[in-house]
Amino acid sequence: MFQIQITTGGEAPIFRQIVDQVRAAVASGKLSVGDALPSVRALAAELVVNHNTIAKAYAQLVRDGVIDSQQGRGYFVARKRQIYTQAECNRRLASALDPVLSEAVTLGFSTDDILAFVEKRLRRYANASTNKDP
Amino acid sequence: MFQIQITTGGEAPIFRQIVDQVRAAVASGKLSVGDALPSVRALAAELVVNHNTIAKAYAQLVRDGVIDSQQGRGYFVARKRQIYTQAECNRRLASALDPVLSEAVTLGFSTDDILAFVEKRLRRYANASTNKDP
DNA sequence: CTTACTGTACTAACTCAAGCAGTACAGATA
DNA sequence: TATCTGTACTGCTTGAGTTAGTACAGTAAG
Repeated sequence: MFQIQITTGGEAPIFRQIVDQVRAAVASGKLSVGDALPSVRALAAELVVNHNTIAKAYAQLVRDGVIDSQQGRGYFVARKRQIYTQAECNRRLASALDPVLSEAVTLGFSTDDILAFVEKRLRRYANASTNKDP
Repeated sequence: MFQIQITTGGEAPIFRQIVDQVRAAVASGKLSVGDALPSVRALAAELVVNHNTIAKAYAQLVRDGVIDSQQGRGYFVARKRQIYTQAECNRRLASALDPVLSEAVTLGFSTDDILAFVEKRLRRYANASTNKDP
């Protein structure tokens, strides 16, 4: 079962928490290509938020090519395809990564510490699409 | 000379751009321990923003132990010291890193791609405090 | 001592993103 | 036909981010 949890106040906005968690689920293989996501209204009721907020998060994921929408049927994990150019992908990754790396260094982590940390975190995605129940 | 550049509209908030750029400058050795930062009012004039916005960014950096404030004198790059517990540092790094890694995977990067990318980006911090004019 | 810089701390006002509430319409499915 | 689905509005409230202006205290140099 696919569970989403949100926290309100001080944290990241709700729609961003949803985007991040769906992305993580797809990246780690908890959700596979073709899997259905909770409907906009069902997830809104479950999380006790407005359905517009869910729709906003899903729309963002559609824009990024992570999921597809089918009018009247629901949202489904999309087949992986190239949405942005390689240069654009690099630019996006760099601009997201650089502030994190700067923070890590000023927090006292060495470059070796950081590399080891990233490697460890990446292990959760190592066997994506191979850890599903048949 | 230490330059800060900001962009308005759609991007990250101004005070966060300043925090990130100061952090990056300290992490990469462009700014060394004891170096003075631009004064609140001078930087505000240069960037054409309110001085409160600069003060907010500097206050954040003080909280994180990146810089020190000296009433009447200015802000200076702090001696590196442990502000948070190791567990707290790990927690911070993980929560900042995980969404970036998920996005990278869904963008199509393999784990090897990501590790190589991080390593390449980290090279800019490799020789911090060794690339200063004597 | 005076002047001019520095950090610091307020108040008041504005803009905009985020979220909620409600409604409405169109496609899909049983 | 009923009921699920996505989608698209409008109107409203709240809070973050920013600006403007003012004020006060510490520092340093003339």
